[in-house]
Amino acid sequence: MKSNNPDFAELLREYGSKATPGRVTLLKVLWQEDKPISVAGLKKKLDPSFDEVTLYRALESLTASGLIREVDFRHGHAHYEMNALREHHHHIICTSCGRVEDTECRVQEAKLTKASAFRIITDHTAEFFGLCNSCIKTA
Amino acid sequence: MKSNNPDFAELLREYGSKATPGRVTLLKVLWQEDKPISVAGLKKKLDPSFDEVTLYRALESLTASGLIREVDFRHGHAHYEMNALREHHHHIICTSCGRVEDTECRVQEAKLTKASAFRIITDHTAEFFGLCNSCIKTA
DNA sequence: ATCACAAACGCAATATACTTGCAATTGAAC
DNA sequence: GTTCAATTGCAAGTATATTGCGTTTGTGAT
Ligand SMILES: [Mn+2]
Ligand SMILES: [Mn+2]
Ligand SMILES: [Zn+2]
Ligand SMILES: [Zn+2]
Repeated sequence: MKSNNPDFAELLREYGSKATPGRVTLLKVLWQEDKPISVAGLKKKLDPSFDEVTLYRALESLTASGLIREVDFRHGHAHYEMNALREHHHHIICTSCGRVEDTECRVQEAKLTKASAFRIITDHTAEFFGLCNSCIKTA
Repeated sequence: MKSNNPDFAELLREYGSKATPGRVTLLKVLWQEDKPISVAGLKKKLDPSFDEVTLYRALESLTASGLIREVDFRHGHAHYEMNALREHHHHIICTSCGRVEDTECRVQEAKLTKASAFRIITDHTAEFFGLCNSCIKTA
C-alpha cells in the first residue's frame, strides 16, 4: 500500500491509452505492488469479470508505451511492474523462496555503442539470481 | 564452422551426463553455432528422427549442469548456446533484423552481495536490445 | 564380458501461456 | 451529440513446453 496515488486516468492518457475503468484499476494494482506480478497474480487481485484476453491486451499495450514494464524471472511466464514514475532498476531473485529485491542499475548502455556495431541501444534486461540470506541459513 | 572440435562425449561425461549419440550430436550443433539457437532451429539442424521431447529434456538437463546456457531474446521461446569452454558473455540483439552480437560482461556480482540482503548470487541475465547499424541506415 | 541400474529415450497425451478473429462497446476529440 | 479508432468480451486457436510410462542404453562394478 502506498500513499499519494497518482491520477491513473491522466497517466494513461499521457501514455496514449484510453482511460477505461479496467485499465485504471489495472494500473492501480500495479502501483500498489512492490514487486513485479504475474498475469495469474493480477487476475487474483482484479475483479473476476475482468476478461483475461483484455488483460493480456492491456499489458501488451501499456508495455509498448512504456507505462509498465515486463520482467523475466525465469518462471516460464511474464511478470509486470510499473515503469513510469519509478527509477529504472533491476532485481535480485531468490531461486529458493522467490523473494525479490530491487537493485539499482549499473549498466552503461552508452559504453556499449562504442564497443559494438550497434549505435542505438534502446533497452536492456539485467536480473540476478541467487539465495537470500534466510534461505542460506536453512540450507 | 570451427576447427579443433573438443571431445563432446568426454565433455558430456564431465558434466555428469551420459554420452548418448543424440546428446553428442546436439552438443556438436551447439558448438558450431556462433549465436544462441532456438529449439525450432535445432530441430532443423538435427536428424528428423531426433525426438522433440528428448531434445527438450536434453536441453533442460544440460542447462542444469551448466554445459549449455539458456538465453532470452524476447522471441517468446528459449534460445540455447554453448556455455562450457567459452568465456561468460552477453548479447546485443537488433529488434529490427534479429542480428546478434556477443558483448563482454561488465557486471560485478560481488558488488551486489554487499548492497543487498543476498550473500550468494549464482547467475545473472543481461541482454541488450537496439538497432544495428545497417537497420539504422534503412530506417 | 556380463550384470545391474539409473539415466535417457520415444511416443502419446496433457498443460500452460498467450494470440487471433470478429462483432459490440466506449472514451476522447471535435 | 457525432464520429471513429481504441478497447472490450467471448470463442476458438496456436505455440511452447511438460508429464506419464514402458522400453532402451550407457556406465561403473564385478
Ligand atoms: Mn512468478
Ligand atoms: Mn529466435
Ligand atoms: Zn538497467
Ligand atoms: Zn554477465
